[in-house]
Amino acid sequence: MKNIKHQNTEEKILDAAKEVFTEEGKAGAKMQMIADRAGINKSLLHYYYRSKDKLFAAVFKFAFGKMASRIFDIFKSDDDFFTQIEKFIENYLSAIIKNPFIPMFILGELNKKHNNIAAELIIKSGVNIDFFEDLVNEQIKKGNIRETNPKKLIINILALCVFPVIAKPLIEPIIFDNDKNAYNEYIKNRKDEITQIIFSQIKP
Amino acid sequence: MKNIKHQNTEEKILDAAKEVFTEEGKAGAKMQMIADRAGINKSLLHYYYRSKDKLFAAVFKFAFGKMASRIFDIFKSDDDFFTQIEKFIENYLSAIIKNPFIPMFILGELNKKHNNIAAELIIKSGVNIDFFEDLVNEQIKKGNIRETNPKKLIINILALCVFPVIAKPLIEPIIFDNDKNAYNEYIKNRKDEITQIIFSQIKP
DNA sequence: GTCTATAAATTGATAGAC
DNA sequence: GTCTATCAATTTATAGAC
Repeated sequence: MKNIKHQNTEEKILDAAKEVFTEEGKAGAKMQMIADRAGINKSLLHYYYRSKDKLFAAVFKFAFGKMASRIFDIFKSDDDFFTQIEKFIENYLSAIIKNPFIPMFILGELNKKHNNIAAELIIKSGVNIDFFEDLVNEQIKKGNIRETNPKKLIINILALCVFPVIAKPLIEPIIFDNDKNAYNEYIKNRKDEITQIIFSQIKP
Repeated sequence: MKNIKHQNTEEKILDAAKEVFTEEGKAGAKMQMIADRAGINKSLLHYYYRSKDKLFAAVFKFAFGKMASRIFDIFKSDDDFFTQIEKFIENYLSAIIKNPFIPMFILGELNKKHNNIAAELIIKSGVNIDFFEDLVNEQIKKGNIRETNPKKLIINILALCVFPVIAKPLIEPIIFDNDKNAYNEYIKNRKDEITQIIFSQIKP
């Protein structure tokens, strides 16, 4: 339930900040925009979050958590490995499509020269892929999949999921001749396409 | 020859602007930073480029040209199609690695809500993939490659090339445990990996 | 908690001397 | 062409009334 009436001001601010920061980037986002979008006074931003940096940190932490935390949970299910992969692609892709600005926001801020805040939050997050690596190696040993580098595998999956969404402003005009429907149709079929590519890489 | 002494002030400014804009984004880049980096006075920026918007436009045009113009020229060579694909991946990948900030810069600016300048420049650029599409369809007809959607094919190639570079600040710490050498080694072998994946998709 | 008013610093841009 | 000085607007942040 997302569009429920906001309970308190702090929530209103955070929701507005999520929108503005992800749409405009840290430098492009202005405190006034966030206040306007939240329907409150600018001073209240500082009352709840002492500074723009702190508000940004809260938003970045949320955004990164949204895309990174627990995405590997699917690999702890009872499904066979191929079903797990398929479900992972499905879940991740739909998360990106539902929040198309978030991946761009995360990558954009992390690539800024002077943004230690974002980089520090990544380290603190403690996200790691150990479980996934163990799982893949186990599947190889069992003979379920071909010899496969787990690191390379996960990067390829993420690349094929993320790029078509963050590159939409390039793909829609150049590849699909500004045909919005053609792009949407392409994205709709993307899950099956990625699954097929990945399976062809790992199936014995 | 890149590190040759700058001839004139206009070039110095543009070179500095390229660096600062691509590293910090349009909103994060400040005219003072650019002046400092160029070793000149802030006023001179306005003397040569009337406004920040105009300077940004010049940089964006250059950056987009660097990554988009003539990248399809390789498909006009006499090589057989598989060699063309391999060379394309090699060229594109090395262009990205040599200019790792540029793809992020282009995508970042295009994804900003209120950046008409960048979006307009894309349209004006006139880049299109017609030639590549014709070529792929011809190869299918000849039976050289499997039934393949050219649009999907080119997006997959670009995704596999671009993502590992723009996601470096995420991949190096999380996937490679902050091992810089491991990441570099991964990138070094990337061309062969992508080529293999793409070939497995199109070879009969 | 929420607002108005205002400070303090930053920043894009211009005027004018040389 | 290049610089200094300065303006005008923006923007983060705080003080203080209610």
